[in-house]
Amino acid sequence: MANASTLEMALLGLIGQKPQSGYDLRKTFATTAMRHYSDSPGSIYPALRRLESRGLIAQVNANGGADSRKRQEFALTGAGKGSLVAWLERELTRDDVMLRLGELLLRFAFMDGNVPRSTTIRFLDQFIRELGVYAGERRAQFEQSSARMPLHTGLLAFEMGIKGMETQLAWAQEARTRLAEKLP
Amino acid sequence: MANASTLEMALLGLIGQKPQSGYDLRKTFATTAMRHYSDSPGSIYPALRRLESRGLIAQVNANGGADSRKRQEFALTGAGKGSLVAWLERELTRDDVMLRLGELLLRFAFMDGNVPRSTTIRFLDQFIRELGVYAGERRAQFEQSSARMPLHTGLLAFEMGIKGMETQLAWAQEARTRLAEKLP
DNA sequence: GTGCACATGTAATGTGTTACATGATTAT
DNA sequence: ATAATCATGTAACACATTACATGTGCAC
Repeated sequence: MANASTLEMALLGLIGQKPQSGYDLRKTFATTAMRHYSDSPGSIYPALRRLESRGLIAQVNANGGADSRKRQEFALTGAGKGSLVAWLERELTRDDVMLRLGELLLRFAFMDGNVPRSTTIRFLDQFIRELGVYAGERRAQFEQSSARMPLHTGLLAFEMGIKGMETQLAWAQEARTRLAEKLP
Repeated sequence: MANASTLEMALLGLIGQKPQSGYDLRKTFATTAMRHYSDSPGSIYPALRRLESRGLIAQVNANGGADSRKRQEFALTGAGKGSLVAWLERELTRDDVMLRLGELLLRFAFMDGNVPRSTTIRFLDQFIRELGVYAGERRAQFEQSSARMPLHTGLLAFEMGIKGMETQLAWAQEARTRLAEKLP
């Protein structure tokens, strides 16, 4: 596992937007669309310590002397910013599309402000291509299956998965158009 | 964690469809729409041992005597079937819809053959109600945000999440209609 | 008789979850 | 002063992943 976990990347991305404390991050996870990350201290504080020990984030508050239970704000270091950008710029693989759609969406969400617009467009192009192939294969497989056997909940669930991919595909195409319009 | 993991439930559901070996299950995870479960032996064999030790599955092959590296098939026990059905029948909560959509889809997929059609319909009704409320709230929040600030990738990703929910909502409504038609 | 698919397992590691614990600050 | 909220942390546990290890049976 040379790569950091997606929780760590979510933390890097958020801290990159503005320096924050562990408590701030927990609040974000508890109250926004990033709800599916746990807001429990047992996940976030250890993750912050790991990022700190790897030199990707550093404390920035003018924390007098006695630091016992005071607010500790973190900001990205140069290395942290580099690590974030490297993650955002990673080549997108078929496996990413098949297994890690959520992570791809997180990457996309953090692109503004961290990578040039052209990188975002290229990401969407790759995304559209890979997801198009995969969704097409699944759709064909579903048509075959549903012709051969009566409709049951297993098949319906399979269809739901495919419809989800098709929605994401349509969204990506529209997003690409919208972003390309204001490229300059 | 009173509940078994979702991997364990996936295994119970598959074994409930027909007795299978660990290797069969790995193949299923490696080649079907259930790809996002790891097909690594390090996850599946220990999970099978756990289910066996809890008495939810049992070996069924006429395994002569020397059992060294032979194929070992498992089937659901009575307790296993009971555990599977209890999971399928669990009341659906708001949190399930917000955080565990994948698990809900898995539950739905396994309903045929394990619970009566009326239970499946009730599940969809609850799903539609809870997801409708949640997706509506998110949509309103998105409209507010996108009116207040310029469109950026974070907002676009947020919108994608909402569109996914709306797709699932529409699918659930159609599935409910289709299943209710052939209730008798 | 060598290679490949079948088939099952263990050990090391990382990390997320839950539950518990505690100090600091602010409002009443 | 006392309750609520802010804020950080630890310990026990379960689990997934990766890499490694090993045996079986068949085809060529």
